[in-house]
Amino acid sequence: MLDLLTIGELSARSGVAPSALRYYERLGLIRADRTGGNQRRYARAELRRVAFIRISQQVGVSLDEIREALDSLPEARTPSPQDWARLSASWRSRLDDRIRLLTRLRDDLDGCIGCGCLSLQRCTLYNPEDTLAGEGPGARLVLPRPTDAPTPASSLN
Amino acid sequence: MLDLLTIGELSARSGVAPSALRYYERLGLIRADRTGGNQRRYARAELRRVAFIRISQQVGVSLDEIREALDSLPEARTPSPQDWARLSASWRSRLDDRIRLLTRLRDDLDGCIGCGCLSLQRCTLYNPEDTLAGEGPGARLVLPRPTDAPTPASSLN
DNA sequence: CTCTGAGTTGAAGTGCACTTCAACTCAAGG
DNA sequence: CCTTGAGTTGAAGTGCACTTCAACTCAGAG
Repeated sequence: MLDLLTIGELSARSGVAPSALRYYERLGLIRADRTGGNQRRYARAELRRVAFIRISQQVGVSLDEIREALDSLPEARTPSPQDWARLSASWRSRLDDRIRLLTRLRDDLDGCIGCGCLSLQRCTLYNPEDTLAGEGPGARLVLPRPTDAPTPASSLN
Repeated sequence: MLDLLTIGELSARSGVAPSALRYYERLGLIRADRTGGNQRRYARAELRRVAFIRISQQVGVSLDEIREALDSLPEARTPSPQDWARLSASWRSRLDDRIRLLTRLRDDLDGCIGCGCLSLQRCTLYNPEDTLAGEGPGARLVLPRPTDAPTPASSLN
C-alpha cells in the first residue's frame, strides 16, 4: 500500500520538527509529493532518509555533505539496504577519527591539563592534526582552523 | 620577569585569532591588563586559560559553560595544576558519554542503516535515550544537551 | 456548512562562535 | 619626525541549522 505521510506524521515518527523537514526539503535532502491542496505527502522511504540525516549529523557531517551523499542514491528505485550500507560506510572513517580524538582527549585530560604542555601548541591534545569540520550549533566538537591566525606549525618557529 | 604577552603574541602561541581572543574577553573567559596606550597585555597564565577553552570546546562544551567553569578558579592566586585537574575532571563524564554514543553509532552503523529499525524511533542508534530530553516536535535527537551533567559550578564547590 | 486543527508560504529572527570593517591610535625602527 | 605594522573600538556581517511569524488555505469531523 502507498501509505503516504503528512508532514505532521513524518515529524512525529522521525522526531524532527515540521519546520526542519521543510528546511531539509529546501536544501534538497528530502522530497515530498503534493496533494491537490498543495500539502506535502511523504513516501515511507523518506522516513529512512530523515533517519540517515539525523544519524549523519551525529557523526559530525554538515547538511551540505549529507545532501551530496544522498544525491548518490539511485533515483529510479527505492534505495536498497545495500545502498544505505554503502552510504553509512562512507561516514565510518570519520566516526573512527572522532572517536580516536575524543578517546585521546579523555585519556590525556587529567594528566595534561594544568601541566606546562598545555601552553604549547605541539601538545597532541591541544592541537589535534585531524581537525574536522564543525558539527552544528552548540555541538561543535572541533573548531575549524582560525583563518586570520597563523597556523600552529608556523607560529612555533 | 613579568613577561606580558601582546594580543598578537598570545594569538601566535595559542593558535587562536586575535578577534577570538577579544571575543573571549568580552564573554569574561580571559582577562588582560592594559598599557598606558590601552593595548592589551596578557599574563602568561592566560595562555593556559585559552588552552583550556579550546580543549573544552573539543569536548563539546559551550563557551558559556566554559565561563562558568573558569569562574570557579581561584581569583587571588594563579591556578595550580590541581585547580586545572579539577576543572578538566568535570568534563570527563561528558566526554565518556560522547565516546559511548559515537562508539555505539559506529558499531551499529553498517548493520542498522538501511534496515527497518531506522524507521522507528525506538532504535537505539537513532534515538539514544541518554540524549533525548523531550518528545514533541523540535526535540533534538542527539545534540548534546547536558541535562544530566552536573554543572561545573555546583560540582566543583 | 461551519469549525478547528493541520498545513502552506516567504521573510525574518535566533543562537553560537566568531570574523570583518572602518576609523582610529599606539609603538618602535630608521 | 615619519612611517609602518600592530593594536583599539563598536557595529555589522557570516555560516549553519533551524525556528518563529503573519497571513493565509486545506481537510476532516460534526
